[in-house]
Amino acid sequence: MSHLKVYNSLTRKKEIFKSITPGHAGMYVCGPTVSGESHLGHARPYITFDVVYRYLMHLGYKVRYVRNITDAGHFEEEGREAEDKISKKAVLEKLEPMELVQKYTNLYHWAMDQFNCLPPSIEPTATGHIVEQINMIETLINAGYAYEKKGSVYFDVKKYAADYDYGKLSGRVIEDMLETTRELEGQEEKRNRADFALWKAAPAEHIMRWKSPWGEGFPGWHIECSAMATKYLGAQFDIHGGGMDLLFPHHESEIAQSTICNHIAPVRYWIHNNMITLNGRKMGKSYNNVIRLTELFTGDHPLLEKAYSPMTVRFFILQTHYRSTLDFGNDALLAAEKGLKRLQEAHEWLQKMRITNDDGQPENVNQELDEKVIKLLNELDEFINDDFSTAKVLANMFELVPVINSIKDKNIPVQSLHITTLQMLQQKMKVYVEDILGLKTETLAEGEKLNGVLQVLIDLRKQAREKKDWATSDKIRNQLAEIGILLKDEKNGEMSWSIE
RNA sequence: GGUACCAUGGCCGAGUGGCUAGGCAGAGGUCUGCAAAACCUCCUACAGCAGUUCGAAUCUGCUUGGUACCUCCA
Repeated sequence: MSHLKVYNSLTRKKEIFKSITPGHAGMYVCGPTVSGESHLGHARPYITFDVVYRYLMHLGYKVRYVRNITDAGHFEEEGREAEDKISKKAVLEKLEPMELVQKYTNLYHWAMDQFNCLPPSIEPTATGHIVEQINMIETLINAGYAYEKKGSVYFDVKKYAADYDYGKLSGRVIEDMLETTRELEGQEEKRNRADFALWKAAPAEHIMRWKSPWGEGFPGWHIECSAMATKYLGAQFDIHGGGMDLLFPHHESEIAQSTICNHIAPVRYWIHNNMITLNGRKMGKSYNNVIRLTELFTGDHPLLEKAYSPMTVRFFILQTHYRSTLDFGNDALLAAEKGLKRLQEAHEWLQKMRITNDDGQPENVNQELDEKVIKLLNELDEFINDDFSTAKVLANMFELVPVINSIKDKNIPVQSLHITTLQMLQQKMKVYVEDILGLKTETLAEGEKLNGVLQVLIDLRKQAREKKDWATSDKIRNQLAEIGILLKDEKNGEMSWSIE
């Protein structure tokens, strides 16, 4: 059994994963800012780390998976500033931050559910941890690494960099950063341009505000993750995940804050997923090229030729290594959709297959095929252990699909494989497809009733065919095809169906 | 400007020195009342130039093109 190796952004190397507490693993992943709808780009980290979570559990770790919800800060809904406190509008006309947060949190949870992402163990909110954040900021001030200015508090990067390595995660050189001539807001309060806010004084019109030792304000962006990760995972924990775009300044700053407060580097393994691009361009608000998940699932977007199901998107994402950029396109999604369908149909049949003792007559075994199947199955462990190479796992599965389908169609006698190999095939495919990759059958939900209805039509069609009444037979098949249900005649006279 | 990264067949993508991933599309075939599905076969690519090597998509250098981060960002 090979060991799990993960690429650590901190060391830029693949390292063998070893948890701090044997048998347990702590993982923190940066969650969404719930001031808007999630888009395709957001789907990637959640699906990536869902597989990480699932795989760690599969390995037997008791995992605490913490994923925050950022619901504090400068709040606005697209085109609608949340700064109406001094206006004369009625309460109900005003934008209520909590309402916004609730709306997008619900939508986000819905999307995660669609993707079959397991809920995290703890999903803390920034607003629920203001006290922890203030405490942490006070510790930073007392330690001499933060200073207050006009009701705001900033982290003193220059001082930190003198004692520690600021930039070790992102490969940044502190001297360069101190000299940057970029014009940014609020710079005049900072001692150095590289300093970042821990606490921001709230202007009068700002709705989100809390009392603090420095006056009314709201927490800076980076402090929430440090505070919540420390609270739920401890001073040092195993894995911290997020998008590559968070490497700097967000994660770099997290390291700095936590290192001062807890006297230890907070994270053992930093894991970052790459971006989803659209025509080679990062999908993001600032580029105005986002496809929202609701648009993706309904097909209601100028760039979409059709709707793509959540599982298609999940499969699409898993077909690429998480550290590569992934370019979105209709052709690519369409290819994913068809591939997934083929995989799932073979998988479903395999799981329904009854393996009996008669199947394993050693003299009939095709040794070469048997060995090939075993090799392909064993490689699944090897590949997933190699920094979660889901693309290779899927590639091997697609090599197994023809074997499965050939057994199904009796092109290959079931006796060609040892009974133990068949059992291994069935069991491993189940574990990988369902438990680790989290690919679920989408038709299963309304499946039962629909299945009943289809059975009636299949019976009718069988009868028609027995009478060589091709007109009726074709009518049933063609009309079902029009609404997107495909009937397939099997070799043994049976019929199966699938939804297009 | 600084710092990284990337460039693979029609499309999406694995891949890190020899053993031609995989998916989708395309071509041919098997099966079939027809169709679909399935199965079999074919399509052998690595931006350009130079170098290292017995041998490079894979290492080195240069060139070109692109991207990301440095500001909210998954």
